[in-house]
Amino acid sequence: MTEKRNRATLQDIADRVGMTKMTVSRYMRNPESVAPATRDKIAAVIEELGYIQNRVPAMLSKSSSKAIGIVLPSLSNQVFAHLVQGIERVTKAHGYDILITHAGYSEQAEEEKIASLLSYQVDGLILTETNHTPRTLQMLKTAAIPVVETMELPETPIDMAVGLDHEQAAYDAVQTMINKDKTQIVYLAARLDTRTQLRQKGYERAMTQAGLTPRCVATEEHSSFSLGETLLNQTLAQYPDCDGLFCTNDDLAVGALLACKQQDIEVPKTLSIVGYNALDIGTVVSPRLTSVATPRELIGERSATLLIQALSGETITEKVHAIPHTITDGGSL
Amino acid sequence: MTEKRNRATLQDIADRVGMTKMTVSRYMRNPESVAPATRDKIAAVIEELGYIQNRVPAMLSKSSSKAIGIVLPSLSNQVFAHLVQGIERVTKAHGYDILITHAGYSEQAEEEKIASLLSYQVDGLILTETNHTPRTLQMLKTAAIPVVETMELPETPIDMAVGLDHEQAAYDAVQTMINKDKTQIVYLAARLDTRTQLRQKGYERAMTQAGLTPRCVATEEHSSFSLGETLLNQTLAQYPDCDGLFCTNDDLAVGALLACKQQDIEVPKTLSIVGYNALDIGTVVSPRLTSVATPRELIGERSATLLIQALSGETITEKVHAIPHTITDGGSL
DNA sequence: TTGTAAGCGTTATCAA
DNA sequence: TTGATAACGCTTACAA
Repeated sequence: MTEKRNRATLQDIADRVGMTKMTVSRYMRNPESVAPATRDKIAAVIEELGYIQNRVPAMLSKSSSKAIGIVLPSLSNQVFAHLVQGIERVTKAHGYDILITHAGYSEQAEEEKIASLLSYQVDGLILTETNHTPRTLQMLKTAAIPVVETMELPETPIDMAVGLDHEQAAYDAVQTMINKDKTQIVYLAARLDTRTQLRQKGYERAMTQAGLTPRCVATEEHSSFSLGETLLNQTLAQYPDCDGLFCTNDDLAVGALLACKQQDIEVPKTLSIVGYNALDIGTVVSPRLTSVATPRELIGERSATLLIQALSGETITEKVHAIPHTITDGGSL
Repeated sequence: MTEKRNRATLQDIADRVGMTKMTVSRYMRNPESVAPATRDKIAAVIEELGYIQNRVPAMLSKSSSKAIGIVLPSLSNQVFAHLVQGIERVTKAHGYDILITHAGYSEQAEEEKIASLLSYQVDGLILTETNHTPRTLQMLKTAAIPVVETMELPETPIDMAVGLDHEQAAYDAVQTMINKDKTQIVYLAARLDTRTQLRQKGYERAMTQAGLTPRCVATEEHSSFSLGETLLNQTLAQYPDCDGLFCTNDDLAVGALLACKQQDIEVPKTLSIVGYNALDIGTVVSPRLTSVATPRELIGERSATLLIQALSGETITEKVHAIPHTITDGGSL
């Protein structure tokens, strides 16, 4: 038993009104353009049949869908939820829909998801990773639609980019720790994606520059609060003289901080902890978490604005936008 | 300067190979169906042109997109990330794509997002709310595609449903608290969506049944860890004799629990705290949070399985599936 | 104010 | 094994 799709078409409406579908089409886009009497009749039938707009024909004839595709690494990360909020505020105002997919930090998965979005004829793409497979690059070139790489600042952007200098942000954060006389700072890392690696570079640069030895405790597992606890314990075993933790995100930082409290390790006196992203959770732990604040909604807004400018045919002169970061004033440092 | 879309078509490939697009179309779907020599030539040209599949024509002629739409309330909630993981495991295995949108707990926004998904001809829908606008119901009826309402168990399902009995789960949780001799239990609620209200009902039933007085501290704000702290303080001011908190989710519960520690309120001795969803964060606080465990991935898998069965034309006899909950064994109770 | 015709890119169907 | 034709539902351009 196959589904039979009896979704009403403009023709169905036209038949009942006794007009052609062209008139109905006009009504749909601009009710003023048909005679008042016709208008009422059409409106009634639309209501009766529960007509749902069908964008597919327009996609076919104009190769455009009035939709923007977004590829996120993860759905469970507040960081990207904020990004999407920023994007949507702008796209909605310009009549664009968004289609969200997630690729779980895998270049291969990203390739598949992008192919899928392109096959739906999205008009533009916002990507959250800067490393792509050759085929992805090839597809994007062929598709010839505007693309914004976001969150990071890629060395060789595909098209446009809006993001943070994570390497510099990490450098600044670690520098601040060193200024507070911390010398045995360890970097906690998880899920070794690009941004984690950039932060590691910044960490290493700050340490080396200060004549200190960089030391990392890393795992390929996904970040989580409980992983923060695990990594803390690993650090204490491996580097008992550790006096500071720079964590690649707040999940690890909070996990570590809470574990310290349970083990009666004084924060920040014995051990300083600095996180990354400045999520809400950091404001309810004690002491409050010091963290790198990343303006994600702003990044989203800027990305969407750029994309829409490109879609409107504007010439974009500044293709790469760096967004500044700050460090929050918590008590964990 | 308008974009010119020069995306290659089957015709372009056919021209270079010296065949018709029909042959190329056959190759795309099943390379075995064309002669080996042709096969190689086509493959080479596809590579050269960077051909990207275009599903739009198929959507037009078959009114089907091989895609399933998912409407989430929020992107920042781990609960829904897990749900999507479950869904995707099943859909992927059956060659369906997923398109994700979010509607922020608003019926009006849900209506718009569903209209949008339907205009892309999704073959099925998974919804995470059970209250819908009349126009939403009308659209879904007209679209005549399978729909699964998930997370909750709606009283009058649109089509199919997979979810938890939140009222009963809350009842059970509060019952457990009462069994531990807690009598002044307060319910903490935020963002008064349907599930929050169902849990409140369960809470009230358990309290009333035990001859106790239900007392709620609620706000319409979004849940967050910091809101948990705020609501705790409000509760202590309003009900100083309070000896237990049943929280509508783990964010509030953890926020309250951490605030208790700062204020030297002993948990669970002075104040018991029970959360909802059993997220990872509850396992790193001390004491570990007691919470209602909700098998979200399983709900996702079941939902997707049902949907795909319906799409395959199978007759679904059991349209509503209740998924059991458990209560975790934390130390906060 | 309304109608006619053609076309978007693919696939189902029938034909060679 | 390959090709020709029509069809999907809408909009643009032109006509009445």
